[in-house]
Amino acid sequence: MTATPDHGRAPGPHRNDLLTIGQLAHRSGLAASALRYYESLGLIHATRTSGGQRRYTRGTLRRIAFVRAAQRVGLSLDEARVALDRLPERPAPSGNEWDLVAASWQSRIDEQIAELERLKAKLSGCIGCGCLSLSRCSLYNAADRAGEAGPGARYLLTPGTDTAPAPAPDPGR
Amino acid sequence: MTATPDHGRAPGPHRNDLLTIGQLAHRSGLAASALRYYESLGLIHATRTSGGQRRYTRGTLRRIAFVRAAQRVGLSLDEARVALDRLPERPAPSGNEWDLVAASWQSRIDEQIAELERLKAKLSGCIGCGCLSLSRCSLYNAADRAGEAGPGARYLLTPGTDTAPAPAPDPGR
DNA sequence: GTGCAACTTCAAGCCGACTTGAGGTCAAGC
DNA sequence: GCTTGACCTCAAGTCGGCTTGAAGTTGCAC
Repeated sequence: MTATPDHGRAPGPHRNDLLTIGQLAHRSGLAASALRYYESLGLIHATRTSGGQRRYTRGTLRRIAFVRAAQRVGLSLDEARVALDRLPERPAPSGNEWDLVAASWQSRIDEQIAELERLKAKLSGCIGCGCLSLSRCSLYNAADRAGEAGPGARYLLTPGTDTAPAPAPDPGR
Repeated sequence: MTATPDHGRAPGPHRNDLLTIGQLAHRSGLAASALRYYESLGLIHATRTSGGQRRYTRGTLRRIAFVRAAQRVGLSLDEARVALDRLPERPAPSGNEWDLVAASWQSRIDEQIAELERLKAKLSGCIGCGCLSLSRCSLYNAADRAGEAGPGARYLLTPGTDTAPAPAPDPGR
C-alpha cells in the first residue's frame, strides 16, 4: 500500500468521504478480507461503484469500532450484529439506546476484571507458599473440587461467576 | 457415571491415589476427551494398567490447574506445556521457579485488566456524549487512527499495550 | 490508450481447542 | 462367567474468525 500521507482519492463528484476498501482497511487496522467478511455477516455495508467496487461512508468506521469493542467484551460477531441492528442507524443515535448497550457492556467488563482479580489473588497466594504443593495451594485446590461440574464444564479457576456459560471455547484470547 | 460419594476405586495393591480418566475428568471439570487431548500434547502423563487404561497420579490435577490458569492469562496450550516443562516436576518445586512464572503472569493479568479499564473508560465517556457521533466519541475515534497498523493488524481499541503481538486471533474470548 | 495497483468473487484452507463417532476392549460386581 | 459401563484408538468433524489463492475486472495516472 502507498505510504502517501494524504492521497486525496476522490472518485468523480464525491469528496473523499467515500472510502475504498483499502482505505478503510488502513484506517481501521483490519485486513480488506476481514472487511469483506464483516460485510458478508451484515456488520457493515457498502455502496458500489458502477464497476462493482465497494465504497464506504466514513460512518462505517463507527460500526467497526462498535464491533471491535463488542468482541472485546466477549460478544461474537453475530451477537455484535444483533446489537448493532438494534441501534439506530442514522447519525447521533438517541443516547438512550446506547446507554443500555454501554451499561450492559460495563457489567461484562466488570465481571471479566473481577475474574482476573481473583486469579491474580490466587497467584499471589501461591507465591511463597511452596507452591503447587498439594496441601496449601489455592490454585491447585481450585482444580480439585469434585462434585460440581456441569456436563463437559470449563469452570475451573472461576468458582464464582462462570463467565462463559455455554458455547464459547474462550481461552481468553 | 455413578454418584457414589466415595467409591474406593483401588486397582489391586494401589490405594486410590491413582485416578481413572473418568475420575480425573470429574475432579478437574474437563471432559475425558480433553484429557486425552492434553496428553497428546504432552501436558499431562499417565501410567497404564496391564489392560491399557490410563491411571493418573493425584499430582496431575496440579498440572491441569496450572494449564487452566495459563490459558486464563492468555497462553496457548503449547506455551503452557513449555512453562510446565520448565517447572520442576517433583512435588514442591523450589518456589523460585514458580515465583518467576507467577510474576510474569501477574503482569499479563495486569495488562489485561488495564486494557479492560481503558475500554470501560471509553464506554463511560460515550454514555451521554450523544454517542457514536462522529466528532466526540472516543470509541469511534479510536477506530480512525490511520497511520499505525502493522500489516494485517488487530490493534483496534488497544492503543497502548498491543496485547496480542502476533498470531493470536483472540478477540478476548 | 496502456500499465499497474487495487479491486472483484468464490471456494478452500487454517488455527486452536476440543468433541464426536465407529468399532472394539477392560474391569468389576453379581 | 456374564453383564455393563467405563475405557481404548483413530479419523474426522466443529466452531469462530478470518486468510489465501486463483482467475478475472476496475480505475486512475501518465
